[in-house]
Amino acid sequence: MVRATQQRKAIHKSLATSGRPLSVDEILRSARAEVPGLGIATVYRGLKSLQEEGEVVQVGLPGQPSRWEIAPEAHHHHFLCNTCDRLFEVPGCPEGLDNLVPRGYVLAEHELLLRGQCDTCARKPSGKSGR
Amino acid sequence: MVRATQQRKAIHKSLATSGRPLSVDEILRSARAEVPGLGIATVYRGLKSLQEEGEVVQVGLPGQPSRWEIAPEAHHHHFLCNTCDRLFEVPGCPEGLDNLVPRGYVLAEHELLLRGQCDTCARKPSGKSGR
DNA sequence: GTCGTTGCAAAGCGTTTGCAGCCTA
DNA sequence: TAGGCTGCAAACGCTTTGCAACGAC
Repeated sequence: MVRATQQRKAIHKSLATSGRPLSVDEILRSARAEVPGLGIATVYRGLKSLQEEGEVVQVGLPGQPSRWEIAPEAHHHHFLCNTCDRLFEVPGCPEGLDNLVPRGYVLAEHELLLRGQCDTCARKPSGKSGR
Repeated sequence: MVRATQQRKAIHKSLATSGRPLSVDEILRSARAEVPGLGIATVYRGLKSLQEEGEVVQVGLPGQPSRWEIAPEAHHHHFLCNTCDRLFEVPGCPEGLDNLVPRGYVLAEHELLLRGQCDTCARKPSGKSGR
């Protein structure tokens, strides 16, 4: 049986209150506010078990560490800010995906990542926005 | 000045003749047919310099090592087979991407990955297809 | 009290880098 | 011949795992 430990609660709460997907490092920093001695291995294990329970999902990014988010209600994609490196949820889905699939291939899932500048960074042309 | 060594030629040739993006490991195995003692560090360095010359591009995948392909002529995306783990080029692009971008955000690029079964694997319902 | 969970440290994996010798131009 | 390139091994960053102590039920 899965136990509701301080550590697991802190990890879940970090994601629930962030408003966007977080990296393991961000989760560690955030959760340490509630559980000071929290270790990074515990965060990895906690995320894995929360994922198995269907509470959170892993968001894989090409070329950089995964982010994690609370299990979403609806299908969506993500927008990665090239300036502040924060990831945001984007509702909706493009059209015409089926037309891209070559003959004989069977499409099961798709992943779309938009890149550019978030609203905060777009307003400050120079320099990095605060995380 | 960049030198046309046996190793670089072998790396480039591996990609040029493969017909699909390859992983570093696949390139190493393929290129060793021409340069037996080839080291993996040389493959990484060769790919990096070929990339700087505009000869090849890196294809980042979420949660697994990058693949590499000959610099493409046209914009395209990729299809990853969940069965044989091979990556294929897919011409074209979905529509309605602009509609997904939240207000205030500035879209610069996008990455789309289709997943499912390639034609070879779709024909063999069970077991793994040959690589 | 049991046994799932934790923190630490070590190991694992893909990738990068330092170095002395090699080989292309 | 000069200096970019190579192979080896060590180092790196992120992630996983082994282990003894801990703490939720």
